[in-house]
Amino acid sequence: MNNNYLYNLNKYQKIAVENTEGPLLIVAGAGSGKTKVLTSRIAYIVENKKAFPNQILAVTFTNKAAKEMQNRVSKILKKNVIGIPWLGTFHSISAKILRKHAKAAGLNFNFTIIDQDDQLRLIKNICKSENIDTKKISPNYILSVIDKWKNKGWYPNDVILKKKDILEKGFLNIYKIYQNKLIDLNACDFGDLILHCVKIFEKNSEIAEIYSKNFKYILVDEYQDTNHIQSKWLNYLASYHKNLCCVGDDDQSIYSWRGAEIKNFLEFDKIYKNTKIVRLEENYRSTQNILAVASKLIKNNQNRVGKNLYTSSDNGELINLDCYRNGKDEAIGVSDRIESYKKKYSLNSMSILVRAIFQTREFEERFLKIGIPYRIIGGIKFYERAEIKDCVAYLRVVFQSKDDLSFERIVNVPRRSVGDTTIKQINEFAKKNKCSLEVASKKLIEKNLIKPKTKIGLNSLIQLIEKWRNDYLKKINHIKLLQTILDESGYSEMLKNKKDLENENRIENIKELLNAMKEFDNLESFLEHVALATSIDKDWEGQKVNLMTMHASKGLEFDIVFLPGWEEGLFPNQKSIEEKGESGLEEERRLAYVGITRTKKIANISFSMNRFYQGDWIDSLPSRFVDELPNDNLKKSNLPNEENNNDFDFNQDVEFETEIKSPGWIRYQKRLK
DNA sequence: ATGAGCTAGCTTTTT
DNA sequence: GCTAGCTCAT
Repeated sequence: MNNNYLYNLNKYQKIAVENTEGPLLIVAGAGSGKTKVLTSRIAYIVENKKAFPNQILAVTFTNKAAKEMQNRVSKILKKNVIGIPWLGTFHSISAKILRKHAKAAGLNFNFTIIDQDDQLRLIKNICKSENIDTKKISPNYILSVIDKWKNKGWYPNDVILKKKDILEKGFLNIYKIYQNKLIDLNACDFGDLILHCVKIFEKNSEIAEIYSKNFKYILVDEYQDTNHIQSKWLNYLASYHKNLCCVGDDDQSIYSWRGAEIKNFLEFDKIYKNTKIVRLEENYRSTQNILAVASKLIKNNQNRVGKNLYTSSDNGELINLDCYRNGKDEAIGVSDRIESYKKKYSLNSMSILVRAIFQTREFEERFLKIGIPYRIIGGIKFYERAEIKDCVAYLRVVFQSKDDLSFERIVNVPRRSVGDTTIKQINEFAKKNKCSLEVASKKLIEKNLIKPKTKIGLNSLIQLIEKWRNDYLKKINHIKLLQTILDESGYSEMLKNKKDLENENRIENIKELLNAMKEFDNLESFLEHVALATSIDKDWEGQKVNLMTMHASKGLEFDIVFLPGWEEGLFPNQKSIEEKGESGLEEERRLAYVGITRTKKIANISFSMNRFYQGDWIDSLPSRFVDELPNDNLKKSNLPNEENNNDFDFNQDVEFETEIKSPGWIRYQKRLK
């Protein structure tokens, strides 16, 4: 038997792995090897035949984390096990359960999963028909309230309103219409995936029993980020065997804006009797200096359990704290540092972590200029690009004829002379006759109620959809299907005819999509993936600097980390403080903690005095977090209000010099020749 | 029905 | 500085 993985664990990790029975809470500090513990625990359960792989439920928050865990488990178990079938995100596992019991939620098994974009379009449509002025009340706000209700586990009829919530009272009606509309469309939003499951478990104890009896062992990653409905979901699934193991770190709770309730974590032992608690406090990632800075910073939070991270590694280098004149200089400074680190470290092991994704732009421009390769993780999601959504919409219309949202999306793309008036007409007919937009269009054409020019366009689309559906039934492969659709719909031609850079990009993206489709056996599994995935897996091949938000960096680690833009208003973010006050500030501080603790070797924190933001130059102050860092562990340069505050002009010369001398700049000059 | 031209609001974080 | 969404002319 392959038991090596057990010897590589420390005393507490081993306890966490081997204590399989009963509720267990693992308080795991940053870099304490929690993924290792989780994967070893799964391996331990399987190897000791405590359960079959399909009797283990392992839940993560992101697809990335799920994939990582799947890989690591397979590695330990080698050939013995292909994978853990119930390892996935809350959303993907819920979708899997819901497909099997869709009827119990009033849905068909082939329901569509809609994203925020579609949600918003639906809300806007409802606002229009209910005569709600979207200028006075933002649809986004309505959506956030509905999401909040769903996170609390409320269907429209369950919503409890306080007297002072006058605005929300109006939203309740929208929620009702919205929810009915989703059922008519045979669709779910993200919140529904989990909510429907919980409601099904609640109303059908026999269904809940199937799963709770099956899942002998349940493991949950990032437990501090679960919300109310997710904790309820877990509660149902763990109710029979009660072998629930949750791993989390209260200091890394950064998703309260998405409804995460830290109290799930803090009160775990109150909900689950006889909970064992294991603390993992030995850090295997960072140097003493980095841990000291991170620990000192997070101590400023009142609301936390408190822990003492320690490491046996050496002091390492001091944390660089740099001040720049403006964002552009900051990008130059960072790229210069990258050039010098490059001699010893690979670009892949360097990362720039920002508060908001727009901050990456300045760095991109600089990197393009001097030729440093980079990749952006997160950001504009691949599957949210218009051309990709168009492709998916076409496929969905073929796959699920009730998918009106997709139909509406593609009915006039490319142009078929079907404008707003016609779409409105189709919608009204569909509403009156309780049918899908596609059927309504067909009937309207038959009745000759559509203007000649529009009729030709609309009719050709309807014919094509039927043809494609026929192709699909004949088991044409899904990649071929999309290619056929793109050609026959005129979509390809539309892109080819407009010869600008943007369109070439679009064509590239579609090629990438077709390529990504190869990984899936059929249309069905591809569409499921698309609904729940956000990005195509970025190639980690090649040497590139990584740019991403601090949120996206959770769970990752890098030798060199840059943390730019530590300025009041940007970080901590003004809106966060305005909306949530002190608790918002503490969450920002936890985010800073997450950022710093991604670092293995060298951390570089920086801020700039001046920044171009929303079309204006704004002066900025160093973040209050900068003052909270311990001086002993810092190496400062160019800080304001110190000896060098009078050589501003001199500094300008220095910046100029360094720019000319930077290796990237020289390379850039060479390329120009 | 469609494209050009203008304005207001915007950027926090994501399954 | 940018873009989604609106108005207006074709």
